[in-house]
Amino acid sequence: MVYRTTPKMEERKAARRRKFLDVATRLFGEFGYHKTTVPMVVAESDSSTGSFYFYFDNKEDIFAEVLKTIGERMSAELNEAIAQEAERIEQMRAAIERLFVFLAENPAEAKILVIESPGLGGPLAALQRGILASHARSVERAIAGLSERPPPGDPAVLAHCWVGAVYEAVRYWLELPAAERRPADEVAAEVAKFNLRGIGSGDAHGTGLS
Amino acid sequence: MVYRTTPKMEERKAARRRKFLDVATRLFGEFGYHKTTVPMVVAESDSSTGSFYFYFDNKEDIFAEVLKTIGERMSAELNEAIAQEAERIEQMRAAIERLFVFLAENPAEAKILVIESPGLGGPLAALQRGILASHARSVERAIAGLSERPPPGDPAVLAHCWVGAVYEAVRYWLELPAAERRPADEVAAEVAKFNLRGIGSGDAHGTGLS
Amino acid sequence: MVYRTTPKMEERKAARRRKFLDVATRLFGEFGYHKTTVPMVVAESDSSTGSFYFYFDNKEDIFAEVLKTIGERMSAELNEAIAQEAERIEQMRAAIERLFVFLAENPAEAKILVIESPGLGGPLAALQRGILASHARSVERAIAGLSERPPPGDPAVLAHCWVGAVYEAVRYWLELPAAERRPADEVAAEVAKFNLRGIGSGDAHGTGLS
Amino acid sequence: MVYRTTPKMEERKAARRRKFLDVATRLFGEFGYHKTTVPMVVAESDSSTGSFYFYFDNKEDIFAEVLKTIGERMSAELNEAIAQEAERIEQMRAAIERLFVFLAENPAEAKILVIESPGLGGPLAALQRGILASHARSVERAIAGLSERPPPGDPAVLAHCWVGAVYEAVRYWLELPAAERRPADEVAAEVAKFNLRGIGSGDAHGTGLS
DNA sequence: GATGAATGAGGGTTCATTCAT
DNA sequence: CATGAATGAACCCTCATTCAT
Repeated sequence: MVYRTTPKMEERKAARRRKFLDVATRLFGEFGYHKTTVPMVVAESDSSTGSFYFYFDNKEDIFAEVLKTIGERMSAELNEAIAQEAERIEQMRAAIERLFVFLAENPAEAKILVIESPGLGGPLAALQRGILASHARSVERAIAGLSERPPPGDPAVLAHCWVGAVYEAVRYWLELPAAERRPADEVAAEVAKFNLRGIGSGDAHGTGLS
Repeated sequence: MVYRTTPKMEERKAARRRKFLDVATRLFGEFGYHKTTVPMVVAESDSSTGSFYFYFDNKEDIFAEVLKTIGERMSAELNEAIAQEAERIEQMRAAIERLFVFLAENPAEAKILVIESPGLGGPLAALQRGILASHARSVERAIAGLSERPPPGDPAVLAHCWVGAVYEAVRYWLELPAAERRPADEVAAEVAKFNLRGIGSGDAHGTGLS
Repeated sequence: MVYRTTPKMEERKAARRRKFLDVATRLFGEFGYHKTTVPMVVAESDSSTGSFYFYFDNKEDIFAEVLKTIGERMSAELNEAIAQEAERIEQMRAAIERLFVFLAENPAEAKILVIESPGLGGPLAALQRGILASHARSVERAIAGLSERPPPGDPAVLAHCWVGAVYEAVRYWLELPAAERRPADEVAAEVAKFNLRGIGSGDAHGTGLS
Repeated sequence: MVYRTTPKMEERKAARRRKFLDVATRLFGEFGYHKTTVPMVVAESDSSTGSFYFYFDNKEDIFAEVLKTIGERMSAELNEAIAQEAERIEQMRAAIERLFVFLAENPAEAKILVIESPGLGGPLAALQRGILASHARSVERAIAGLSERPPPGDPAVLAHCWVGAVYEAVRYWLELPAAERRPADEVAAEVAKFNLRGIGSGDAHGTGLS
């Protein structure tokens, strides 16, 4: 005679939690961590302070959850992009382009990951570094796996150059007035070329001949 | 009882202002913008709240001044590094290396410029973008000035890849435990090579021939 | 679908109510009224918020019930102690000792009755005063009933001195590190002597002759 | 040329601090710790939240200060009362009476010390125990100093009985409707007699002969 | 010019209580 | 009867900024 939590309730809980996360992502992306207040998130979520603190320990917690979600989505994107290519080099190119395009199409997520979280210090910045480090490690592995020509220099350093180039290029692109922006995939392709050349595997044929 | 501002007073004013700026730089670098409070700056400057607001309009103002100072110091460093080299390519390499080393040796300034200010939004983030953009434009000009082989792609994009690679590499390097760090100039050299290859001008002899 | 309350259900209800009361007594005794939250009581009772509010009107209500239970248990103890003695004086001595020992052996109850409830104000403090007053009245009656030598002074005042002495002595004893405590019954005997002397009936033979 | 804090400012600071303390004492005495809010204290002090937190670390802090002040005033009263008597026994009687009268005339202080603070737990309750313990120790010393007849039983226990009797009697007296109250000094005298008899030194001649 | 006491808006958070399931 | 998600009033506290001395 014990009443279980019905599936319906579980669904609603998940929906509400997701709503909080969605709203929070949007607001954190638009206003940043400090200028986004818990009451703001609550109001836009059509909910209440109490509910908010039922789902999240505190403001830091929901930001962390947002960040984790972003990290997971990006990893998924990267893995998918890589899986669709056979050759190592093409995989790297695809990864860069997908990363760029994902961030370009999700500016709130991009702002949170690239701009906002590093400045927060403590556990939040650590989380961001973790995400970024996991991307960097993917690159490191890929670099290490290139059969031909050994890549020059410390793979970890190269990987961070690689990631930094993508992030900074996205930031630049996002800051351009929408009217002046070239198509994201075009720019993404250029960034990819820059990076591939940077690790010594780029366009030997392409650039060399032109 | 009419006071003229004597030269002596002027000196003292300048000294006090500088003290505020130095302390603020250290604290902003260590704790970040939000966790650094005006009373903290005041206390470490052996001064008073009232004095603080005599020299600066508000907290944002002093942060902006700190940021400007950093920007100026960096430009000076860059110009000096460039002036010491004759060839274009060598100038670029020198610029990258100097940039990296400067940030590595001044972690507070690095944190303020690279990590803290972008997340602040508004005028402060704009200021940071201005500094970064001026560096990027230097790179753009240098790229455009390369006589031989036209560099591939949009110079602005490449410039931002370039700058992003340096900044992210520095960030990575600064986050390493001091014991694990390789000498800054070594890493700087690797970053320089990555970037030069990235813009298609790296190691023409080195990589191209092998 | 009309439900009769079966005997079995009644039992279960009573059991659950008692569980709430037991847990609440423990927690109120350990943490005090304000630091004990309804969710805490609920969690330790393996039940739910809803159930809690089915059995009790509100937090104040359950505290009141706890307090009443304590008062009843103490009255029972006192009556039992008194019933076992024939002489008036011995009854008083027995009452004091039993009171002391009961509180010493039930520190949670002691803390609730002696320390916590007076500070709560309103109905809860009134309830505590009621319990204490009933003890005091027992003492008053006993004092009034002493056949010989009329006790000096206002019986109500004496009664409260009497009760205050016991409570404060218990509090002192409870605050001692367990290692330093003398056996409760020994201390209780001393308190009893103090009080009996205080109302002018103590140890006429004992002290008077020495 | 350094501007010192003028004496005038110091005075004003002291005055404002005292105002906060006075108001807090009144409100804590009337409503208790939890129902007294910082905004309440601020409003009645004609001041501001910021000022409040300039003078006190937090709500607990101001309560502690209030408590300390009460403790100091009471010690002063006791010492004064004792100094005016020559004989040991008379000193004890005077101390009890003064204690009683002081608490009776300062009901807010009495409520804070006797009723409110023990239930607060943590540092505040510890502080109260400290005050009470110092009174108890005075009594202990006095008891130990009685030249004739050694007082029966553990002095520490007796001292707490003594103190408990006074406090509880005051509490009883304060709870009486003002109309029903006998003069405080009369009741105080009765309590004193109770206690002196309790420690075996009371009215050997007085009561015994009557 | 220098000082530091004073201000107060606004933030994050808790928790007793309700009610739909 | 049992459950636990939902509510929201209210609190404590911070800190950028002002201004009388």
